Amino acid sequence: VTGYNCLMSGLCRDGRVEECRNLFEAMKVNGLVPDGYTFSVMFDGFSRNGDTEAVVNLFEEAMRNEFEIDAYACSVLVNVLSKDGRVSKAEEVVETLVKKGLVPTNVIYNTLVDGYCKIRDVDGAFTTVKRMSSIGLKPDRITYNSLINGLCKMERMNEAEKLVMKMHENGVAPSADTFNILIDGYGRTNKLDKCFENLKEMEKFGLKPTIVSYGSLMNALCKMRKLSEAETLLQEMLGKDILPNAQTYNMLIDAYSSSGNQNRACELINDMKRRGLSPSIVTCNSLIKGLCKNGLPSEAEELMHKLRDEGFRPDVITYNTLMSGYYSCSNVHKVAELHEEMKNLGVKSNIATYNITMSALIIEGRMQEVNKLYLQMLRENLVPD
RNA sequence: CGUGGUCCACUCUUUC
Repeated sequence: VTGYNCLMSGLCRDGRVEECRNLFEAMKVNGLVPDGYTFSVMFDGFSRNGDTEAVVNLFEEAMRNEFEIDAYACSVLVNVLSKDGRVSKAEEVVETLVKKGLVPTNVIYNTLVDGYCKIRDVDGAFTTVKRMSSIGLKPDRITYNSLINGLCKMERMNEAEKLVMKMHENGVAPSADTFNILIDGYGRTNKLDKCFENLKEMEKFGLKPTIVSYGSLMNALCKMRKLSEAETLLQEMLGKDILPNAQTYNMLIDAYSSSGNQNRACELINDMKRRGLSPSIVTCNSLIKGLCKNGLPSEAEELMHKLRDEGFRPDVITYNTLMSGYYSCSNVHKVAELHEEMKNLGVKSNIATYNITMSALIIEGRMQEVNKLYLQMLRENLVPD
């Protein structure tokens, strides 16, 4: 079993999910019983392959055959379901396993708490914390970080601060992540002074600011279009041993491009290349967004073609950005065309894609097609918002 | 004796 597990782990890591599945079948044929390790590897591999349905099916198969899912595999399963937004399915799974004698762990509860936070269900998250306490598990640093992050993302900073206090009272030490979460939260609420305050505060706890601390700050400055401050911060990072990464550059490139300064955006792309960092599809999408925001969707589309020839793969965000660019220029006909194009290229639509496309079709009066699209969206298990 | 699990920063969002 160990041999199979190791092989399967390697295959999944390589994205070779089909071969992994074949090995799984082979091990059963050879009379071997897959264990928790086997399932954890497959749950994670299938999920990374974007196939959450396969994960659910595998779990059901495990239940039918009385294969054991241990706490470790359960936590992996809960994580992949939660990351897909299917927290209630995750709860169902835990309930089933508990009935079979599984003792839930901190990791399982933390994963659920984070799952609730990510779907903005803070009440669900707190209820889960109560449940874990009731069976004698104490909220740890990760539990608190998830909750604080959930509150910060909803811009409920006062409640987040209260939790930080409570964390302190309960003797749970903050981590660098805790401060990074707060810096990000204050950045999103435009409280730059609080960002810098927390940057200092983390040093008092003997924690060094990380690339994420600076990244959160950079993001705040860029979103507020405080571009000269952002440039200064970039220089400061270069002067410290916190080297900017591609993501850091992407924030600056996005800000410059969206505010119409394509030149500076391109200069920054050259800078990042000189530093050995590669532009990604995110970088490209920022440039495309900038052109769209400045009323130049056809230039943006041209750029997309050029980038595609250079080997970048346009994704759902590229297309949504372009379509929304055309939509704001009232070129609704192009929206439907691009939706066709992305389908033909195998780029999977998301809820935003359908919303934009349906809006465009409605303006064009193509109501039957709207209906068809709506049904198709439901068939793809997308939930209308 | 085995490579498996939970928390932090970047791009898209109809209604305008």
